[in-house]
Formats: sequence, C-alpha cells, structure tokens
Amino acid sequence: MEQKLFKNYLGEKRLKLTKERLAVLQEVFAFHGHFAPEQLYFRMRDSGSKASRASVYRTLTLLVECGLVQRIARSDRGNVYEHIYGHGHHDHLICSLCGEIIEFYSENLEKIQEEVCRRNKFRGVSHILEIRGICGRCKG
Amino acid sequence: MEQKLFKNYLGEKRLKLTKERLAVLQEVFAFHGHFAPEQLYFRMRDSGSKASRASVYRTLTLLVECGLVQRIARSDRGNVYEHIYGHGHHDHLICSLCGEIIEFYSENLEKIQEEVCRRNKFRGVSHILEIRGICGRCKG
DNA sequence: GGTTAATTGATATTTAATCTCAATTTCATT
DNA sequence: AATGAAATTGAGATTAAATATCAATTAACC
Repeated sequence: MEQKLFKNYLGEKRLKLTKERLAVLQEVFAFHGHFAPEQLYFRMRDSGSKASRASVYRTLTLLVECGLVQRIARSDRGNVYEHIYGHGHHDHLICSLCGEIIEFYSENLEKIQEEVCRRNKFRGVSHILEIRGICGRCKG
Repeated sequence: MEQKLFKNYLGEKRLKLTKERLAVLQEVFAFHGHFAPEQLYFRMRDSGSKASRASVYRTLTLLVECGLVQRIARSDRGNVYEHIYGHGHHDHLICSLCGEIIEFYSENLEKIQEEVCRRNKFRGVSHILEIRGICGRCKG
C-alpha cells in the first residue's frame, strides 16, 4: 500500500522506482519507531538490502515530500524520522534526562494551529511540536 | 538587567563572569531578531568585541540554560536562537519558500500543552513549535 | 597578593549531510 | 525485445556546524 502511494508519487514527478528506493521504503516501514538516517542505513546493510548512504538520504527526502514519512525532530546527533502511513499524526514529549519520546495527539491543538495560520494569512503544511521536560519515570 | 540575571546564574553554579561571556551577552541583547551562532560570532568580530568561536558557542549554551535565550529552530544550516528576556514567549511560523519567520503567541495553545503534559505525567520545561508552510506574500 | 579552579582560544576533530560525476539503470517508445 | 534519453546510483570528496583538546590565562575567594 505504501508502495502504491510511493509509486504514484514518483510517476507524477516522472521519477523512477528503483530497487534502491524500494529497499529504503520497505526498511522504513518494516521498522516501527523513530530512527535516524544513519541507523536506517546500517540496518539496511545488516539486513542485506543494498543502497548507498547517498541513496538513503535522497530517498528519505522523497518519502517526506510525498507524506509517507515525517521528520519529527532535529537532535544534536541529526534528524529523527518516523513513518506516517497507517499511523495518525501526533506530536512528541521528549525527556531531557532519559531521552524517552512519548507520542501524543490533541485535536484541540491541531485546531488552534489552523486558527493561528488563518490569522497570519499562512498556509500551514506541517509542524513540529516537541515539548521538552522530565518524564514521569525520571521525576520519580 | 540581563547582566544581573546572568551573573546570578553563574554565581549559583560557581562559574565565572568573564569578559568574553559578558561580550556575548551584550551582543545577544543588542540585536533584536533571530540569529545563528556563526552570525553572532562574526557580528562580534565586526563590532570589535572579542570572543572565540568556542566561547560564543559555550556561552550560548549557558544563556539557554539560564533562560535568557531560546533555541527556536534547527534549520539545515544550524541552530537558530533569539533572546527572550523582555519579550514574551512565542512560537513560529516558518515559510518554506522565502524563509520568513513570523512570531505568534496563543494562550490557548499553551494551556492545551499544559493539559497534555498533565495527562502524560510529564513536567514540561520548554517547547518548540514550528509550523512550516507558505507565507501570505509567497502565496501571492 | 596568592592560590585554585574555571576559562579561554587556536586548532584539530567529529559527524551529519550534501555534492560530484562516470557508470549504470529505468522506462517510454519503437 | 531492442533503443535511447533522462534519471539514478555509489564511492569518495566536500562542506559546515558543533565539539573536544590542552597549555596558557584569568576570575574569584581567602
């Protein structure tokens, strides 16, 4: 299903569905969780599917463009992504102590953002909301 | 006033108020707007005050820790900061086409975030909300 | 003023991400 | 199935932000 969407997107843009792009897509959707591009690259090497580092980065950009993948944060150690398709949109609480990432979704939050955009004559496309603080476990 | 706060913070942590730290602080508050660490470094060189690149970065970290400065985004070209003291908290709309950054503040948004934290037994400390899209001017 | 621990700065290093370009592959068209 | 144009790949070079190193310096406390 993701493949179909990806293929459509590539078709519209007259881009090609290569083995490498397919391999990246599959690995991205085989794994459920947050990941960095480098992690993805090494996981692919381990699992035998082949795509160069350059292709991994390039394909990730495409997957974000077509809405299958989301960049959810920029940590000190690079970008963090997650796949979207099949999961609802959500935002993140990030614990500054243990690094845990908690997902949440708030309809109200989304509505207010739309309102903000409207007031500023802005066409919102995507957003990143990360709330940093201390998680319940670390608070003790 | 910022100086007083900064001095207090350093005192508490048994850190020293050096010429360099002071110079960074002053430059940060002399300029109203968003800036990258590199910009700050070069602006300081131009204006004659001296601090090494390393000190600029190190001092920025301190200023964020003590709440005088906020990291508001991580662009592809590095982090973006702004000073806080004297300005209310706010979030940002970022135009993907021209790069313009529009500030906004929504009380409701803040309240909902508090609610989200409460529900997740999370103690929120700070947050970054950047809404990306197309600004009114670029929409045409 | 002396002592101690923190700080500085020039430079090297790290690391993510992008760029280069010849060789290869896809895909629409025969 | 063969062809050809245009897109894509990949190994390695490159870029750029940010951090680490460490001897020399400096602030803060007595």
